[in-house]
Amino acid sequence: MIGLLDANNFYVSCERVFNPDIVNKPVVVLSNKDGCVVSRSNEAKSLGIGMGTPFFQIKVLAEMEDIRVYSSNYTLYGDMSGRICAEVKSLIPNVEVYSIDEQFLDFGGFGGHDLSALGNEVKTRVKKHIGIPTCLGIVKTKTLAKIANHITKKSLTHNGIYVLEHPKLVEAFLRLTPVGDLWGVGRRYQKKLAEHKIYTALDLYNTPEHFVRKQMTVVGQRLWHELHGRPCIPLEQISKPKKNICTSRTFGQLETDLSAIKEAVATHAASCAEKLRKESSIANYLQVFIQTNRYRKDDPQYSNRAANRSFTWTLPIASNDSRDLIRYATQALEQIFRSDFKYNKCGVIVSGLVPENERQLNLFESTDKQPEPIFEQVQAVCRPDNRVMKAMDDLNGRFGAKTIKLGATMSTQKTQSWQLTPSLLSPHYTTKFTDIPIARCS
DNA sequence: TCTGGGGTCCTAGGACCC
DNA sequence: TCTGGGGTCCTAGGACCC
Repeated sequence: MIGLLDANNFYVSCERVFNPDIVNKPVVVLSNKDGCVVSRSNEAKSLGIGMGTPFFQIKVLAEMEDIRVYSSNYTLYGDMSGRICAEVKSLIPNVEVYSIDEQFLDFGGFGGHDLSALGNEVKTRVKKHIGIPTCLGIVKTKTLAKIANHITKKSLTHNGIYVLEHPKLVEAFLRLTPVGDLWGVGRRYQKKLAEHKIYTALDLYNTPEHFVRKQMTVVGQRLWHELHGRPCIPLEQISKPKKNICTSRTFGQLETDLSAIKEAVATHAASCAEKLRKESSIANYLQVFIQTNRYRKDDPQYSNRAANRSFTWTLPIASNDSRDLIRYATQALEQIFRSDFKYNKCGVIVSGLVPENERQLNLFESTDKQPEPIFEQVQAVCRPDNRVMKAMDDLNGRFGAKTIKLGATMSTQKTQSWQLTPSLLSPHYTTKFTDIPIARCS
């Protein structure tokens, strides 16, 4: 049996742990740049606020209903997520961390136990020790666990936990689940399936396998088997290394100035490099993208990706050195940049990731510390020792993020406008180097 | 007139997830 | 005025190899 443990309204719940005043009040947490609603308390949901609603559309409502509004504080949520995980593992050792607020729990090997009681213990401990309410569904497959969890969330009985063992009960749950709510069925498939009169999970369950395969490829076929209680999606306890890493942001305001965008791109490139080093990976390819605001229909639109100017830069030698990535990213930017557009977002993507210790050397690479001038350019990208980067990471780890930055990412008065400061941010309660002294002591 | 049989790699596009 | 930021997997088709 597999369980899905899912935190209720996770970001909101995190804010509530440190701010009991907002329990039982409508609360929302916003995306970056305070753009959209990404987490809602039940009270906020009752007011009709949908997931992803642009905040400006509900600003008046928020004032009228005294909704408590927060900028997203990923440092806090990430740390809380880690604590939940540790707590769960103290009871159920085999766990797959699926997302910041979801974990799959392996109940195999607990045959003699009352799974309902065990599951309740997990939930109770997480609530008591971390302060976060959760729901848990326990069934034969991951897909069914998702369903059970979902229904548990909506149900007021059963204390937020369902153990589905009897096939009749599974069937009843399938009947209650719209096919579009299934894990792996998005808007497109939902529409397509509706054309064939498949509306609920049970309808899909009763559809012939070959039809599902034809319409939804092997992915759908796996889903179909999972609904029948045959596991096709294994529990992955060890997270696989990432294949792509992306850092992107919308600007604080529309941007036309190349030097400001260059600084943003350099900052994102440095961030990608940092993420790479954290993963102990190096990247072979690099892409940069810039785009205008697609919501401003009257403005001329440009996106280098849409315009088929999506350059994939091949690095001479795979790297995770911020200096290399910044150099190539800013060069790429100059190729795709067009003046006379008002840009609102840019980003850097690195791909072709391989483990740091499996670097493919370049035929022309010199390991000589004093290279011939002719090799200077190559030498610049193949620093055999990454001591500067390591020192930078160490200092930033010890004294707080961005203690040391590269010059290309430093703002001048002229260029700082692309950045933004979220206005409604809560403190980093549980981690070091926060803006409030009390946490600094911890 | 007739034109094999087996592969790999890469990319774009489509679908999905949180 | 204001509309987020990350990821994954699968398939088809093109280009190439022997």
